[in-house]
Amino acid sequence: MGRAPCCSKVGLHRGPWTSREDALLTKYIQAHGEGQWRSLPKRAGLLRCGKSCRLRWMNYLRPDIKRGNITPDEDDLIIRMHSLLGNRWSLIAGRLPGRTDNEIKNYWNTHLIKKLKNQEQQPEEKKKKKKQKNEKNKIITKVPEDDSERKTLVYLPKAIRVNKSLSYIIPRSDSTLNMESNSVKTSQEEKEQREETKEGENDGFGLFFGEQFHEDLVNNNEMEWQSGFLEKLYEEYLQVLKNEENHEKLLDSFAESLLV
DNA sequence: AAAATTCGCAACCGCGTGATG
DNA sequence: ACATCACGCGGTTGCGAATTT
Repeated sequence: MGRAPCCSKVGLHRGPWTSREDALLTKYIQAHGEGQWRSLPKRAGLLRCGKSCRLRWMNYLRPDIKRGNITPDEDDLIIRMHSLLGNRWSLIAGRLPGRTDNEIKNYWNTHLIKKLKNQEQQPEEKKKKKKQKNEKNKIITKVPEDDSERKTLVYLPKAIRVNKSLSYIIPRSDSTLNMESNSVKTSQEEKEQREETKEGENDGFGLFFGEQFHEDLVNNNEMEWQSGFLEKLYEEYLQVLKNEENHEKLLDSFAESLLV
């Protein structure tokens, strides 16, 4: 037996949202803020379940959402973040201002998988041609027998729910809705929260990133540190891969440092 | 021009987790 | 310690649009 549905489906609308429903939801949230999703539909006069309202707002109606036209930079960022974090779409979305986890997930499944497959095939074809050329010229190059099987080790951690405290370690770019909401923290509050954690226990972040980088996260504006963040992530990642003996252990710590 | 197929994306679903009583 | 609630996440589905046959 599965878990009972989040709400009674009887009499509730399903499927595509109408513009009237969108207007009701937007108006309500602008007046009262996000949250209380379960009771929101009734209070907003909507015949939808709370889950559906939340999804519609998060993925479509929020005022800061960018739609379409994923730039090459974003494209690259998604690929690189995915190689580090696996299918943690919300975490990846947090690095792309105005993008939602659903959009990134869809983009990955429809565009990037194909793109990466094509990229995989191209070197294979090149390799074949090179091999043919070498055979022709009777030049022997030493290639491991199972070279074609050898793959870059990519750590794909299990899907873990992202702790809210992450918002100050890797602040969500879209966390500053221009409306009253209890869930929106000021940068000062974020800083204070970070200080508390720092005093309490090692948050794990220092394991891979120096204090200077930590300061950069707090002081710089997001777009500035975003590229630096990725570069440093990648450097650290490569370092870990070099450390054959401990790489799994280190990667676990690394993943934890991002999530806790 | 019409039918068949593929694509892209919004929406749904089930489950894990933290909070609360 | 346990049950329940509420929320958020990732996987999957369904349908309209676009493309191909």
